[in-house]
Amino acid sequence: MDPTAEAAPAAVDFIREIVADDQRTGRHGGRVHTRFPPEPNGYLHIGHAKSICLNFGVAAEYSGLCNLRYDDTNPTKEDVEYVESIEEDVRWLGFDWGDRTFYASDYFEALSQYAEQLIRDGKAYIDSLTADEIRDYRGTLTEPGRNSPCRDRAAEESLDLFQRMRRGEFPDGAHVLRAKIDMASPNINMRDPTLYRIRHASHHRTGDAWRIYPTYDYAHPISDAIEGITHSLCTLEFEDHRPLYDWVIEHTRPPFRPRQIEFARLNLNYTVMSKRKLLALVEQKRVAGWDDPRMPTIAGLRRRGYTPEAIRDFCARIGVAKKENVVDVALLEHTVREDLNRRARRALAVLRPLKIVIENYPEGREERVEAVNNPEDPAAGTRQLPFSRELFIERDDFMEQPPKKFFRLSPGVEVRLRYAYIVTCDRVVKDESGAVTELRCSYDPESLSGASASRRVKGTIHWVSAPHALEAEVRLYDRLFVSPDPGQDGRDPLTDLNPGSLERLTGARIEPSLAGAEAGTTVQFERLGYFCLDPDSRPEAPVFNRTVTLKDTWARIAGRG
RNA sequence: UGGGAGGUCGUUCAACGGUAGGACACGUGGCUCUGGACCACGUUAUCGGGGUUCGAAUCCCUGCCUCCCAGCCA
Repeated sequence: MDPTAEAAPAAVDFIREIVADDQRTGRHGGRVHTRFPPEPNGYLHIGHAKSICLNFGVAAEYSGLCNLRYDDTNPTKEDVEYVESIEEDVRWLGFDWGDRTFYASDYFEALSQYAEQLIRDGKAYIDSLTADEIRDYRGTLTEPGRNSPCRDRAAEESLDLFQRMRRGEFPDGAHVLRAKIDMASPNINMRDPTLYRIRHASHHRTGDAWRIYPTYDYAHPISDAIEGITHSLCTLEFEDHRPLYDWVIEHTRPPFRPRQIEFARLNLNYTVMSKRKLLALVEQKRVAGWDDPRMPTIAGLRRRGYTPEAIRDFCARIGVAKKENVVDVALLEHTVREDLNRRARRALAVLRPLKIVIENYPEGREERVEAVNNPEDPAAGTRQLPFSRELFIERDDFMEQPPKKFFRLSPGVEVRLRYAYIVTCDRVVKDESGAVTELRCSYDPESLSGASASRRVKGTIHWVSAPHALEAEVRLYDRLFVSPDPGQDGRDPLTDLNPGSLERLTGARIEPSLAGAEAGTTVQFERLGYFCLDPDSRPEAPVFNRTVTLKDTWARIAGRG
């Protein structure tokens, strides 16, 4: 037996199993071709990323191709703004579709030809019932529907009506083209579904050329066939539509027969994923826009500081199956931390500054201490940090009456200033209200980092030199919703919004080496988390978004007590 | 009381008649000039009931639960 065949097989999902099997048996001559088919009616989100990674991933792994195809069959909901954002996002995620950018609207002419053929074949007819009447005739989940009085209209008459619909002779809703299937089918999608409707609306690509537009159920299978899509991957809610997908292919007889396979869409706890709900957040100004860093959109994640690598890794880890699922956002956060830990340079920054004065450090003196840029990557080198008599430390790093296990600064306790000296707090200065305004400290001149006599202390805290530090705005993000399942039980998800999802800190101080960094730059502020320079930054007024905190064992311990 | 799909650790994915495993989360310890990273160890699962089989998460029967479908949305 071939020893390589005995090696533990990499776990592949059921879709890759099907694709591999088709390829092995020579189906379609071994050719694999997928497509990512967004409707340009909103921004892409992390759920789309799952589909993108699946479709492009399968194509790449089986030496195939993946098309980008806009499912733009409904002019009233779509817009060019969205097609531009979609291309940017897919590309940013790291995928390339060459020159294979397609639109369902590219096929409008072919689609209407196939429709006329269907009419001539007696497989479709023009129905002149109103939308309400059609609904009425459709029956219910438990009762069969009834045939429309128009169902037996002569093919010539339907054809004539269809052509006049196309010419714009009728108002919206006057007629529709319906497939003639079975009004008694237990599958409601087969009860003479609508294939074409009249829409006197201008389309973002075809302008006013068309007054009739095909429905998804009709356009999608034929678009797949035209492009030679071998595996048409979509989400579970289309499972019921597969018989219709197959019916369209069978009766319209395009030169190729694609196969639809359904998988479960991604759900994430503490967030919403439907474009409708995301649109509501944007339109009601509950967030700053589609790219608000709290949004689960690709644009939002990008601005937040997520990397394509992290998102792709996330998509690989969640897997693909048919079971409804709710993935823990902690996994997403884990994948960015892992990626950024490897790549982000470190910096010292103080979010909520507390001034300390080192009384035994000579006034006016300053020196440079050496700091490591990335302990995970020696090649990143080192930098010099200015040190002086007056510093800022994090307010959270000082407690006048510390609980046990608080390994930070408190009166009489020694801590190390990262990369610099060991200091102790001698005196606490307060204002009239009793709030701590300043600490008077002393340092051990023999304790400089790297020096041979390296005494050990329990805690190390970060700092910046007061006269050298730059001021910055820092935006701290928390989950957008307080509920793990926003809007469950039919509530308005907006009632579950987290009022504390954004905290802006305006007086943060960052080490001077960060001056002039470009928007999009990611750094780790040591002991705090990963931060990304926001496009709102100006050279003299940098703005940092917190991508994600570091894992914080102390917060967990403190939270328990 | 129509049709379709699905039920495996807290979560997610695997195991394709042969020791229920990985990741995240959680817990304990080690290491550490980031309470980070890293390392080690650990807790926790086959929806219920019958059957077939030497052997069942897997096959059969039955019950239960969940999700989707009555747009001229996708």
